[in-house]
Amino acid sequence: MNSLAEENYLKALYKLGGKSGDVQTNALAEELNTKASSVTDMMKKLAEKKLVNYEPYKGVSLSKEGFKVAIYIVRKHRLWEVFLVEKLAFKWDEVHEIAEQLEHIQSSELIEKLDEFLDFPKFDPHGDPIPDKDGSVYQHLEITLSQLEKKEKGIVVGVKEHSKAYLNYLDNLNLVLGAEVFVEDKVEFDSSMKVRINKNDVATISNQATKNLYIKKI
Amino acid sequence: MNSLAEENYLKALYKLGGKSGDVQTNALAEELNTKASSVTDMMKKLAEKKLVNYEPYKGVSLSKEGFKVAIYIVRKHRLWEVFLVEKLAFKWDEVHEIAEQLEHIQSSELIEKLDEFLDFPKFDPHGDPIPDKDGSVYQHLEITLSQLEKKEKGIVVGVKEHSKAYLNYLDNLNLVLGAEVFVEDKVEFDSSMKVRINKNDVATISNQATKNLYIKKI
DNA sequence: TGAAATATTTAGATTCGTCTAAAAAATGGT
DNA sequence: ACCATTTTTTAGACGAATCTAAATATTTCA
Ligand SMILES: [Mn+2]
Ligand SMILES: [Mn+2]
Ligand SMILES: [Mn+2]
Ligand SMILES: [Mn+2]
Repeated sequence: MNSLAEENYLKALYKLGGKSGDVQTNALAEELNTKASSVTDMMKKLAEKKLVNYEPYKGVSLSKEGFKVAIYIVRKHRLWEVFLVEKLAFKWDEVHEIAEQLEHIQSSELIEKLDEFLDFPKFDPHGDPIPDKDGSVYQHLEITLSQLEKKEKGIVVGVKEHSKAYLNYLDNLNLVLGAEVFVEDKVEFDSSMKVRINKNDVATISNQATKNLYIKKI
Repeated sequence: MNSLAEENYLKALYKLGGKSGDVQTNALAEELNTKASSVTDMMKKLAEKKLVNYEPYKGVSLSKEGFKVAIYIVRKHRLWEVFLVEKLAFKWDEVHEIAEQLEHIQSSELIEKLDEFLDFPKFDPHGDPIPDKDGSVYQHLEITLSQLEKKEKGIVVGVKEHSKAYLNYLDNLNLVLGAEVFVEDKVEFDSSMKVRINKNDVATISNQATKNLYIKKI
């Protein structure tokens, strides 16, 4: 089996590079709050185990096998998040840290049964797609709120950024999954938007916030 | 916080010595599948952290604080076992290894919510009492099946031994929690018993098996 | 009471994952 | 093409948790 550290590197590699993208040593170090030299060491080990394609100075990417491992960890993470929100009544801004731990529990029987218990959910509490057993993942095709034009309407279907601060902010605006948004106005100067939420109040939302919200246009 | 290894040592200390009993280095090494020298090292570290009372060559026991940590891990282990059996439909012989992992997840919020979700169970799937939030544990006062006399009757309330092999064996005999036992006969020679189970078949059960089954006499 | 057996601790090494500091390779501008 | 900056790797060390082998303490019992 892979160690906890190895799993976290693979997951970060997936987050930064996806299925095939090359990831730089420094980017990975940043993502994992570690040092570049540690990353180099680990890349050698993972290359040894055939989980990554690594050429010194050229960056690194997941191998087919490494991708499978990474996507399975993501599957576990997201299923546990659904459990925490749907069954244990956690808020969507409280579950990530706990899921970071639960995603490393080793038992495929457990995950299959959890999946069934949750009624085979397709998305996690942040709108992120849950990879299926074979590792297929639906990819967000949606645009972000920042891409909506004036007078256009949409439904909130996901968030890009998962920080507690951001999720809290959205909660306060009622910008939760399923909320309806209508662009009253776009401000040229700072790219902020005036958005009517659920046919009620209009809020002014910064570009920083609008570009992290996935929208399905309607 | 305490590391995974530290938590496992504390839990083993609780299992072997309970609230105050002195535990020997070798016994702990045996329980944890490690070497005596490793135990000595760890005892020094835990003594440093005031989690155990340790005097070289004299054995070791949990401190008040160490006991609290240990009992909390046991609480988590047993609550997760209830979850696995009650909600995910695992069998009682399949849950221990998974709970060994889940018991180390760090989040008191999680455990409180899990407890509530499970409706505050008092016993785990093996009949072991679940410590409450303040660390109080009901202690098995029950006798074992081996202590029942001829023609006495009782209800199965727990198991001492948790191996898959033993639990499977009990399953096959229908000797699950709540089953009624009636001692038809005791064999002097090897201390085995002939036991009628749920007013149906009579099975011959070895002393090895009867002394690991908790019974409430009726 | 004094071996002998048993239990425990110490000494020294190993693996994993990390770090800092220094060396080397790649990149980019003039 | 050269030098400066940035990026990456190497070298060497460290803490945690483990091990083996040797030393030491305790117990047992003839
Ligand atoms: Mn998450
Ligand atoms: Mn999520
Ligand atoms: Mn168990
Ligand atoms: Mn149990």
